[in-house]
Amino acid sequence: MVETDKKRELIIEGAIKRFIHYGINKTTMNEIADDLSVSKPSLYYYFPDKSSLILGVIEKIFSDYFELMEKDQASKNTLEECLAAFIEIRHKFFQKYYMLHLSGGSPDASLNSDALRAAFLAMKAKNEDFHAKVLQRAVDQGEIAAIDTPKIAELYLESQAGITSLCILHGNKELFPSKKEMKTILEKQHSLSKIFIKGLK
Amino acid sequence: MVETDKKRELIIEGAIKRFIHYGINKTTMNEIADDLSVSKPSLYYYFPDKSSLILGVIEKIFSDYFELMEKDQASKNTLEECLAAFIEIRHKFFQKYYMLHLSGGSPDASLNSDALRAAFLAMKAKNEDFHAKVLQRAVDQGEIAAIDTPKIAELYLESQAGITSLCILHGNKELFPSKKEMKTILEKQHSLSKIFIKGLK
DNA sequence: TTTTTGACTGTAGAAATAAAAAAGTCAGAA
DNA sequence: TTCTGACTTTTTTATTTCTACAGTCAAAAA
Repeated sequence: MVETDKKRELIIEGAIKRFIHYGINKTTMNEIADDLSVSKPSLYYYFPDKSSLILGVIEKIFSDYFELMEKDQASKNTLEECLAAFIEIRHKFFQKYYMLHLSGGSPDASLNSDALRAAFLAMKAKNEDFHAKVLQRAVDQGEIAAIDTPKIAELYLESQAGITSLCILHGNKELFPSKKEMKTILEKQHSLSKIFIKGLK
Repeated sequence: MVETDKKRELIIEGAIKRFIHYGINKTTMNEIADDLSVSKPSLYYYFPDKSSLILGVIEKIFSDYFELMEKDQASKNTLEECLAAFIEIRHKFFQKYYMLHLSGGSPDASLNSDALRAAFLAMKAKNEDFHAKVLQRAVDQGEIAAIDTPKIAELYLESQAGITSLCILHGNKELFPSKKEMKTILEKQHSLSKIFIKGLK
């Protein structure tokens, strides 16, 4: 059974490689299988369908994301430092996994099954919880005023995601945002974050 | 010539009525003509093409918008009051002209000509200038700290538009957002605006 | 028994084509 | 100068065809 998990991990990693370059919908199960030098039915032995594989991919990516967030959080003292670091992490993941359209705050069309949408929303909720906890700590330490942390965390993340969403919508209709646009998004997110935090004091 | 302008106004108003209900692309020049009990070539006598008519519509709507903004601004004392009033005005226009997809911060696909996109961007710039002036006044009166007002105005408006953008993207895929979604957007925009202003002090 | 495969099927989406509708024009009337 | 019926051209939409992909299965390999 531990061998099975290993194989599953290998398949997920192979899938991610394809997904990153060509997106979920433009990647076929055959291509993933060929990359790993196995047959398609082998894939279906480990994952009942493509959605399950995508689910595995999403879980892996967000698991990495939250791991990094937890780690980074420990090394930061002020709320501002902490949230600035988080912006950088999100930016890194946004760039790396852009083709999967996991950002944007809402489930993408490429996540076509209910299970996938549910998983995505669960990750979003977990992210909000995480940020709420960070905010709560800042409240407890008297860094910011007492607030409804879950609500403010949601608002904060939405304001951040909104910046991204608008820049992508607005920008060139290429399938990938330009380096300059990416930089602009990052700068705006940092600016907005600073003002936001100051507004909580 | 003043008669001509009168006719143009009438046509624009007729077009707006259709656009509000069915959107720009689902409204034909024939329908607009029939509503006004004139022939299609009459329309083309006053507007060389559909884009010109749409341009007239956009100019009319934004002219109304800025007029209302100017008027409301005069009656408000604090920056917070002022921006709160602006949110209400934008919300009103957003609801009324939702089918035209004029919000969202970036030119919609229904604005298909370069001239239209340019006009839209000009209106966006004017809106930013307007907000920058309001911010500058608050700076001059010592209400908020000294800032790069054009830049902060852009960031402020983008944070506000981002909320809308995300809610629409996220929400039910109906062609019109629900009453509840509209309310949520409004509340979030007010919350974010308050925090934002406080962060500028 | 667990894992893997070649060869297969039904379906969903792309590409091509046909049909409909709408934008835009023009000669001429009011 | 303003307006119109009748027309042409372009764009959009609906329909069909075709292809490529997701998913299956009986059987072989480990």
